[in-house]
Amino acid sequence: MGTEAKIDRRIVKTKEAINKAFLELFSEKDFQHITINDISERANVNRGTVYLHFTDKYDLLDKSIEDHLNKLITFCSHHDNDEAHVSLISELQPVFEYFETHFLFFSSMFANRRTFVFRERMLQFVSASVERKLNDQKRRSAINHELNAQFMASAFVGIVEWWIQHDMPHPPAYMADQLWRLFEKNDIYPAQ
Amino acid sequence: MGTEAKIDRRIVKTKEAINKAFLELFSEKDFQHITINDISERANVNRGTVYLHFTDKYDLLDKSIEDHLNKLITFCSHHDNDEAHVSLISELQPVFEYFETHFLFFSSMFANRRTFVFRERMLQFVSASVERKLNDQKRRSAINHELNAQFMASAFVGIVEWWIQHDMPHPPAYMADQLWRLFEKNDIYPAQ
DNA sequence: CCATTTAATCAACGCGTGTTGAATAAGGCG
DNA sequence: CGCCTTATTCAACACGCGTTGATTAAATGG
Repeated sequence: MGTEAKIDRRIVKTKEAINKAFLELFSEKDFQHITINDISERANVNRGTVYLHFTDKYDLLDKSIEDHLNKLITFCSHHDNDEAHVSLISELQPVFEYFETHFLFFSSMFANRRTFVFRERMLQFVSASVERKLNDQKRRSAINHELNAQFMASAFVGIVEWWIQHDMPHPPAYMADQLWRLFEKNDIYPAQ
Repeated sequence: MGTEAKIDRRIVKTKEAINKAFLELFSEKDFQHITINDISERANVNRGTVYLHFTDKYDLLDKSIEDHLNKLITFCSHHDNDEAHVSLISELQPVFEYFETHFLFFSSMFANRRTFVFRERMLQFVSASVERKLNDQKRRSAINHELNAQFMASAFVGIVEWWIQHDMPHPPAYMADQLWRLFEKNDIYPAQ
């Protein structure tokens, strides 16, 4: 299936050099402090050339993310022989091992303090709230309370985020009801 | 409890002006395109003055977030009479209504496309995976599949994020086991 | 191999950033 | 009030950004 549209070798070479330089720098210093100058210098291309292929360093980051996530997805799919698409949740340990192996990349990825503050603060508040509730309820469980709280809080914040970003496709009452059921499933009951 | 340490009125006045100007601009245009010039101009202070109070516009954003989240938390606490700290999860509808009321702020907050790409791509992959699984399992439930998938996927990604950011406090096997239990609780079974 | 196409280079542009040091103005306090 | 402290202003700095237009160099395809 020749979908390769005969790309000029110069382009390939340049893009590769830029990506390589970027990834090197990314593992060396904070993304915030990487300049286009740094990248072009290390990649041995003109600064303007970078702008011929990427709109800015964020675009470069986006495309790098795309690459790495595709690798993760490929890994997950490969691991399960037949049903490629369900492997992520049917084989949890390999997934975590994958993260462990590529720790450097993923930790850099999650480390953008600046813009994550909002989620973090909200997450922190909700997870503390859930954990307190779990401890109060005192029903023994095989599940680590801290993990459970983090799990539920992430789910909660994720739902809110989804709801907002999709322009509130359901009314608050519906959302509350649904979320209620999900919480119940996980042994978290609003009333004491 | 006079914890007010006699702050110079000039400082208060300036900070207020800057914050007000920033919030106005924030609701008007993309954060990316707000310049310190815009802010200082609208706040009627010298550009340098902004730097006397905030390290950069991200710092300004952080502090603005802090304020707004405190308002949300206060709202949640206020709503429940006694046990202030559990209200977020015991009264879900008011919470969603709060988000609805302050939609503009929260949607701006969640709209930082650039840096959220990573989470989003991962979320997208996992939620699709979960939703497929839910549909396959065909056990009828009162819970919206799309919501349920989003819920579980956010929880999953949140756990991974937490694990990475805390330098992998548990081995992959433990994480897999715990997550396994949490998935089971929510009727998601790895094996078909 | 040579003509054509187009990628990469280079210099220069206006603009925003974050910082500095000296001058100015406003608040705090006896 | 009037001194003293300090927040604010102002001009200027080096630097990074993203863009532009002309020039050079390399790959492509007949």
